This record gives sequence, C-alpha cells and structure tokens, in this order.
Amino acid sequence: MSTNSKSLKSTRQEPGVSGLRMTNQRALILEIIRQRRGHLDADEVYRQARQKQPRLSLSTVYRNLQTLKKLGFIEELHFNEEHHHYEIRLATEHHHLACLGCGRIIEFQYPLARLIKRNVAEAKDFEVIDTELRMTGYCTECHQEGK
Amino acid sequence: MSTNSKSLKSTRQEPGVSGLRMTNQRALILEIIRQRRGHLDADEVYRQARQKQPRLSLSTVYRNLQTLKKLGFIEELHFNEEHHHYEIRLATEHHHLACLGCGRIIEFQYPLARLIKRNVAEAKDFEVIDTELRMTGYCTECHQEGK
DNA sequence: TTCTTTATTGCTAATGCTTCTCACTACCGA
DNA sequence: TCGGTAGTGAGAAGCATTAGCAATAAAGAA
Ligand SMILES: [Mn+2]
Ligand SMILES: [Mn+2]
Ligand SMILES: [Zn+2]
Ligand SMILES: [Zn+2]
Repeated sequence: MSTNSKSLKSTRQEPGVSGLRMTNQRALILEIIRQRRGHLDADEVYRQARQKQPRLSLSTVYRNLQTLKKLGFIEELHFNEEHHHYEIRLATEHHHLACLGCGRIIEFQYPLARLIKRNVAEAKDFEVIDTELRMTGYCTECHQEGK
Repeated sequence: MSTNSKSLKSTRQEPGVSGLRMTNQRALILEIIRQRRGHLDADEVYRQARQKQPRLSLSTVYRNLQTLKKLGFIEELHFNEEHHHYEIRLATEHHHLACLGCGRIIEFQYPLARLIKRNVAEAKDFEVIDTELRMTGYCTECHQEGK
C-alpha cells in the first residue's frame, strides 16, 4: 500500500457508507488535483494521470471528476471557455479574476458566501451549497494595450 | 422598415465605425433576448427566431450571440450545465441562485462589482469588464426533501 | 484467506454544443 | 448604381462529455 493511496484513503469521508470504493484511479486523480495548484481541465488531469497509470481511460477521469465533485472534494470552475476546470476544495473561500488578454487566472480571497448568505439567501430561503464568482477583464500586464 | 428594426438600429452603438451591419437576423435575435425575461440558450433563441424568420440558421444564432456579447448588449451565463445561456445586459447588476432540485434560476441584486473592485481589483490592478456570481443550492420548495 | 457482490474500469460509439467552411447575399458608403 | 465586404445558410467538422457493456477489482462476509 503506497503512501499516496494511504493518505487518500484516510481523507475519504464515509468509507463504505454510500457504497463508494477507493480505486487506484480515483486516488490518483484526486492526488493530482490536490498537488497541482492550478486549475486543471479534464484533459490535463488525464495526461498527468497517464504518466503513472498508462492504461487509465479518459472516461474514468470524467466519471471521477463528477464523483469527487459530488463528494465535495473538488470544485468545478466555469471560465469563459466551453470546457471546465477543476481545483481542490479548501477551507478558505476564494474567487477568480480571469484575464481576457493572457488567459491568466488570478485568485483572491473574499468572504462572499457569508455576506450573500446573510443578505440575500436567507431572505429568499435558499440553501447555498456552492458559490462561484468570476470577474473577467484585463490584468496589469494586459490592460496597457487597451481593449 | 419595421418598428422593431428601427428601435434596434437606434440602440446600436457606433453605427458603422467597426464595420458591423445591422441585419434582420441580428436585430431579431437581439429583440428576442431583450423581450424574454428568462435566460435563454442558443437553441431557445433559435426556435423563437424561426417563428419570424423560418430560414434563419443555427449558425447565425451562434455567430450573433458572440457578436452581441462582444458589443456588450448581452451577457453569457455559465450555470452548471455544459451549454450557455444569454440575457440582456441591463444597467442594474444582478446575480443568480441556481436550484439543484428544480433547476429554477432566482435573481437577486447586489452591488458586488463595486465592492470587489474597491477591495480587490484595485489592489491587484485588474481592470474588470464583467462579473458573474452564481450560487448553487436548493430553493425553498426543494430543500425540504434534503439533498 | 477465499468467496461474493457489485461499484468501477477501459473501450468504443454516441451525443450535444459550438465553430468552421464556403458559395451566395445583401448592406452601405461612395 | 456599384463595389467592397460583412453576414448568411447549409452542412461538415471539432471538442468536450456521456452512455453502453463486458471485464475487473474493491470491500465486506464467511
Ligand atoms: Mn482557484
Ligand atoms: Mn438574470
Ligand atoms: Zn493578462
Ligand atoms: Zn428548486
């Protein structure tokens, strides 16, 4: 039993309650998203994962991204593209600034969820599970050359 | 010249500066998004539009959605689906609560952009063009039956 | 350990949404 | 009225994601 899968297994919630199993593929995918600090898309996860498990299939990546998302381990990000990105879900809430010029993603922390929950969700009796804020525009290096 | 296309033309910014033309198709698509208060996707716009212009093609819808977005007339929304929705861009900023149960989209107003610009974007020297906030969860009628 | 059950995988094909290509139109300024 | 060119329609192509299914392999029971 490798150190990796061990640490992953111990992280898992509800070991067998929901009938889920911790496969090597699932552990690897989660580990990759946990270690890389970027915002990976399915294909990037796939390519990384195949370096360790060459027989892994892309379907398995997609399936596990869905599963890990539902379990709350990872978050799915919707930038201005037609495919999605994924990142590990951490304790501290953060959001994104997406540059239209260079494509860079800048992160920032702001306790938005709490704020909106108090001011809006509560009034509308809406139970918030997830929050996503993204601002699009131009970063320092890109807003010289205008729009 | 119909009343519709007239009002659209007068709304248009920079009449011919950028080389853009106001075609019937473009006017119709914008008009549909302007009138419906929902969050239409490309196919819904297409179906609506074909009632008035049966020969309109889906390509034209997609092309014009992109154009109208770039011109700032409409906004592209990214819910938790893999296709996009569009709505007219109004003066007052608003955001969305998306229910995982019934799919309903609840709108609310909150001066987020101003807030974040002052507190974050300014510090990071990021020029904000667009803001999108979406919270996912369960609406009143759906959070009875738990998750 | 061995056995059983069934969640999960790897392939492949299929789907869904969006973009591209290209010949043909039609808008608009001169 | 004319010419240059943005825009259109139709279909094909491109990607991202999902579905179907026989074969594996977790995880709990014995
Ligand atoms: Mn992030
Ligand atoms: Mn809206
Ligand atoms: Zn940039
Ligand atoms: Zn609901």
